Amino acid sequence: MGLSDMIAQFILAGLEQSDGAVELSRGSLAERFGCVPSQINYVLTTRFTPEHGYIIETKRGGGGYIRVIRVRLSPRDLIMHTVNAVGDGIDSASASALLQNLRDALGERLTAVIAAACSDRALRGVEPPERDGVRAEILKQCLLRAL
Amino acid sequence: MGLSDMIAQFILAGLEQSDGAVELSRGSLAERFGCVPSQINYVLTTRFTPEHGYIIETKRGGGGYIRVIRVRLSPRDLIMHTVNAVGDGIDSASASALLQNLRDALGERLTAVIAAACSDRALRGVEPPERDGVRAEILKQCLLRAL
DNA sequence: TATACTATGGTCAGTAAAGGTCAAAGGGGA
DNA sequence: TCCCCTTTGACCTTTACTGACCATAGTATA
Repeated sequence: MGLSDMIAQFILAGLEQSDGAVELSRGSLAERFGCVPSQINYVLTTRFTPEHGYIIETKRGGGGYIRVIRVRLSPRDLIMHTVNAVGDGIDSASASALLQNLRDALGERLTAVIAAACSDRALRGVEPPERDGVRAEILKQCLLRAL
Repeated sequence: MGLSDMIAQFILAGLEQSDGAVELSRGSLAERFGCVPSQINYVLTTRFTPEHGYIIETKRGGGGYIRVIRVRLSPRDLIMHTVNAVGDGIDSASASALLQNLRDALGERLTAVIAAACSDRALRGVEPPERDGVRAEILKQCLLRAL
């Protein structure tokens, strides 16, 4: 497991303990993991995005902080919200992030199946220019049926 | 026995030892067999396909990997038979018919979702000439994940 | 009050480390 | 010989991590 994954786990653990919201110090966290501060930003922007179901609030300057907040909606709202968030096109990474966020609402098996339907592997017969558009359509149709 | 067969055997042996799922490093494997990395892709795409009953998961970048998963479970034969029946392309009507046969094995909701993923509606962004090929790929990937 | 210092966090481009794709060349069997 | 399966290598994409430089907020001081 890479550094980024360990940092992400640490944050996740904090969220678990504190009911969905933690406040971090970028500098201290970086020091704890022996990396440069910007590594923390990397972890946040790749693993704690709105698509993953998180909100980030920060403040600079003296006494600055980074707050990570996990968003929780009802299963139905979550699915509807996701359908609306998909838009006309979605890349592979964003689709999996969205789907992971729906895991509880959809169940393990359904999530895996929809992820498979949206995977680049399944869509390798579609040329890249149109691939994200097709993926978006498949994802939306699946989610609507799962509702 | 050719190089590809030896590599395939090596992977098979790993699957045997680890209960149906192995994680490989493309670079290391290639080095071990003294071939170019893309040779590994060749082996995977010719011998560990959905038709053979395998799922491939990969991650690029630092700490990347290739995971080979052998599908197992009880309704396996029925589903594998279907996967093989799909072939390189399948029209909308045939896909629905195939899915209806699997209704008991998959359950109502899953069947509906996979049908949605394979629908012309979901694939309206794919031009008819290629549509059946894309549908076949989606269907196979979904069925393997549904096992 | 205005200015300067200090303490934070943010951005972005660059580097390295994987894996992916595809077309062309090679080789063995019918 | 011809065809199909193998093998190779050049080029591409994605992910991880780092460091230099930037922006902002609080605090001390002239």
